[in-house]
Amino acid sequence: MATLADVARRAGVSPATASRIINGSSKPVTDALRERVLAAVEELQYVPNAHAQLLARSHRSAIGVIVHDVSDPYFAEITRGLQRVATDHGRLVIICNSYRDPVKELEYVELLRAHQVAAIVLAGSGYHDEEFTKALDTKLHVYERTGGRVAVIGRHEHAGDAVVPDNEMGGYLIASELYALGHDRIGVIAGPKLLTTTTDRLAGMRRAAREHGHKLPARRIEYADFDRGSGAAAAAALLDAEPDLTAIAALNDSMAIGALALLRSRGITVPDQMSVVGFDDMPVARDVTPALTTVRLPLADMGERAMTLALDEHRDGQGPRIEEVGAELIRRDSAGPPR
Amino acid sequence: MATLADVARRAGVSPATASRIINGSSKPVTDALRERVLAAVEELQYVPNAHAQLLARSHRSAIGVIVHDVSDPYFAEITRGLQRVATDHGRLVIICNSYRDPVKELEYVELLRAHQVAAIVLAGSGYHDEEFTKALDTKLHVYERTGGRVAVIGRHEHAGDAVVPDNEMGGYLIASELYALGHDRIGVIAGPKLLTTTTDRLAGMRRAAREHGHKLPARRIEYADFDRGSGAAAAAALLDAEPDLTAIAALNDSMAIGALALLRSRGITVPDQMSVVGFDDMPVARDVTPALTTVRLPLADMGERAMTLALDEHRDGQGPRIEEVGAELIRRDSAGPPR
DNA sequence: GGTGCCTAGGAAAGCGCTTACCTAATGAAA
DNA sequence: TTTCATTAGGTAAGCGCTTTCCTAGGCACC
Repeated sequence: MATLADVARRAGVSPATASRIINGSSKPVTDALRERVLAAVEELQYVPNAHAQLLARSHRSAIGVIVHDVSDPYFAEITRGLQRVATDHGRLVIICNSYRDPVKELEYVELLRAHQVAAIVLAGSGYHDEEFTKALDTKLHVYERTGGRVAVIGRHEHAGDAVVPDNEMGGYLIASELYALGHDRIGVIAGPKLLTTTTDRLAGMRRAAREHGHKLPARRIEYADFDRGSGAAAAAALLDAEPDLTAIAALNDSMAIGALALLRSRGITVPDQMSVVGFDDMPVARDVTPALTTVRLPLADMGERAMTLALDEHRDGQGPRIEEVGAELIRRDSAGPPR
Repeated sequence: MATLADVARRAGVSPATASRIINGSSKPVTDALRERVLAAVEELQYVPNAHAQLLARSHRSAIGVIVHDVSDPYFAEITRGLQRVATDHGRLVIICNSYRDPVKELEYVELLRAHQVAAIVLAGSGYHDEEFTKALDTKLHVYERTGGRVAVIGRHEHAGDAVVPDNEMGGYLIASELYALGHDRIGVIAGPKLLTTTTDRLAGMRRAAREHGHKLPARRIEYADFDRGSGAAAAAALLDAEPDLTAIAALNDSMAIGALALLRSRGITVPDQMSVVGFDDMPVARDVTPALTTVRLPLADMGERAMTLALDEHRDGQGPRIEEVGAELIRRDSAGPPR
């Protein structure tokens, strides 16, 4: 690998001059030298060593992002928003998938800190795990104290700035919709029990139930993994245990689609024999049949806002900023009155 | 930020000893010192500066991956395979989205080189652009010459090792299926004209057409962008220009789904009034109605194989290794005999 | 022609770490 | 007792770059 010294030698200048020419410092340099150096760069196919540069300038620029899984459409959408803002500011984004593993999340915070990122954005649900939450909080605080910026999406239990979707309201909206349509025996396909997102969405559903004089009995709740396969399995379990259900609410669209697939395989028509609602309004929700009634969260927008918070250096130290974003019911064809 | 020197000072040892303890060198160290150093690390919340480490060891370990867009399910699946193998080998993966922009692709090769990655994996179609292809090839060669490893997925025009899906065969399979069902007026929703993937898949369709004594006239081919929206638009254009089509073949599933949506909006039933086939067999293909007949490419597997090639240091210099992977027709419900 | 000021370019001191090499102390062998 | 391995730990030289500070030359001015 050619180094800056090689380039300088070849051009017959000092490394200092070569450096100044190569990344345009404010120091003026004669055109003759400039050309010689640029020619040397070209001939040697020189690319500066990013680590050496970062070390020498000791100036943080990249942004670290920790998500559960970028290939999950939910996070893909958030990431899109994050990237857009970062790119506008000329910042590089380093993405880490925690695959919903708290331990990995902690490791990644450390890794990003080691890589001297200017900010860490943490997207995805929090965990019901006191010990982990405290550990993460400590790590983030340490990072902030040494000049790092932190922004979280979808969790409120940490100190940094936050963008929090109104999961509770979303749960309230889907449940209210079903009760309003006349359903009262509603099965729920929830997400992992460990996640606060699951709890929050369920809480909203419970509030709607109370308002409509109903309950959400535990036997009508199945916990799954926020993916299609487990959604289908949970739907099967629900149907077997409670054959008289008239509606199924899944706490995300992937699981709702899994449920739809299962119902189809059992010859149960939607929405005639069974209503189904999802959550998140991912793009596919429009393409399944029947098109999914769901709740929309402005995911890309949330990403943009979180990145904006993370990049905003002028924090006048007046405590964490919390931006709440609303949920919106999207009525499509998968929910109707009970037969 | 605490540095190694701080830790050493606090523990009353030299930086060398601290370094050896912190990342377990082979040098033996007394337990007493070890404990003092570890305590200091804990107290100072010390995290080594990754750039300084990388610079000092000048030993490349991370792997760079350039894809068109990770949030596109096609690349998400490939990336999953790449990550799995990389993780197994304890390698960090840096993912870059080129958004199908050749210029960005070149820039990212440079960036990854600057970051001293051990290998670069380039996934996604090649471009019909002589100048760019040559420029990329040069850059990759330079990188290889300085000890970097290169593996590409889905393009054959570069020197490194390659995993190439049989796009031509895939095109042949979907077209053959339609001809066998009795269709002869087939509309094609192609991908961007600039991409070799588009050309290859079309070539396969043309071969099938010839074998069945048909043609694929240019007026029945619409070029779109491999996404849902443009697929729907292309379907509309096709229908308007050629009202007597009996089948539409889209060169990926997203566009096929877009076409399905458009047909539904026009009240055209699938497969009765119109057959539709896709390409790639993304997970959603099963969930749309009717379930999509398509061609499966083992995407995650391709990712695994490419990463394996990239990590394999023992190249005995016997030229690039090319691994071909097959395409498989998946019959579902969206294609049937013409009415 | 001397003084001072501005300028382009170079010398060198780091950035935070790793590691080859050296040293001092210990114990075993003679 | 002397000699020599052997060992734990320290010293210092980089890794490849940036940037501060300095120098030497050129110019205008008196």
